[in-house]
Amino acid sequence: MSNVEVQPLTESGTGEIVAPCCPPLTERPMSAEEASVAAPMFKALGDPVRLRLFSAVASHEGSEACVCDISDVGVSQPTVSHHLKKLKEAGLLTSERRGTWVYYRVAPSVMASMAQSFAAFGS
Amino acid sequence: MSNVEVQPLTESGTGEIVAPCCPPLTERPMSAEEASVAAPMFKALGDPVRLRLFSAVASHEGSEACVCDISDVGVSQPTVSHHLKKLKEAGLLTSERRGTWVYYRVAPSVMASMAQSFAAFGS
DNA sequence: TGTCTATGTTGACGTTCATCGAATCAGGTG
DNA sequence: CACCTGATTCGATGAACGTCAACATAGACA
Repeated sequence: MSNVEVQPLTESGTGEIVAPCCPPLTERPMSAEEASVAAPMFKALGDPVRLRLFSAVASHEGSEACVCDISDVGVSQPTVSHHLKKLKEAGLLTSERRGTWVYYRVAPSVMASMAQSFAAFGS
Repeated sequence: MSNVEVQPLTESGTGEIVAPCCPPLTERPMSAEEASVAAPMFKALGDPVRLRLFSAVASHEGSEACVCDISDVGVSQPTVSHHLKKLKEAGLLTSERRGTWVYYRVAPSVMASMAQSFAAFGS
């Protein structure tokens, strides 16, 4: 089981982003396929602990943080690891080991995609 | 039990938005209280059927639609009603009966709040 | 009044989830 | 080597969820 992670954005072979997964929510009714892609992202943020973990990573310097910096959310260490894995599987975070610590960072393309989902609401 | 619904945004008596429920996800780590308020909104959108229903309402003319216009999502009518109720409880939709039909519309302040959560990513 | 249509509600069923303790494993440091 | 950080696994439990069929309700219309 090599590093297999969900990639909610359609990317070309080179890793360049081609198009976000879904249009703005107000543009047109979402198709079943689009919804089945986008819903897991929202679902991943639908847990308070995961939302705090994600926010902790996103607000950390350089949009990355090691687990030791963000694991103070009131649940056990295996549970933290479990939630970080869920966020990774949803494509919202990526992880990288550097020396002793594992660093998590937000997946910027996904964030841009979600921002786009709620665009056209600030008008 | 009068129409009691979640109001994730703090509003003044006049209905003017004072402050969104939560800061941008990148601004600072979310507190437990903020997360417990914001997570249900994401959770409500974390189901494919609900996401499609919400998108159908949001993209409909005037940001409102009667159930008969959006209930073609492949599940039974009671299930549609159930999901619409969930979206209402999460504060994402409001409903109003006009004659025979019940119309749902998006709660604009909440949408603006979620858009703000993902702001500062386009920089 | 009765009947039809459009929705909401209820109860049930099976599934998924969040969480824990405890143990173990893997990689890195000293 | 011992020690640390973090991931993984296992079993277990209680809660929440998605779905449906059946029933109830509310308005429109005759």
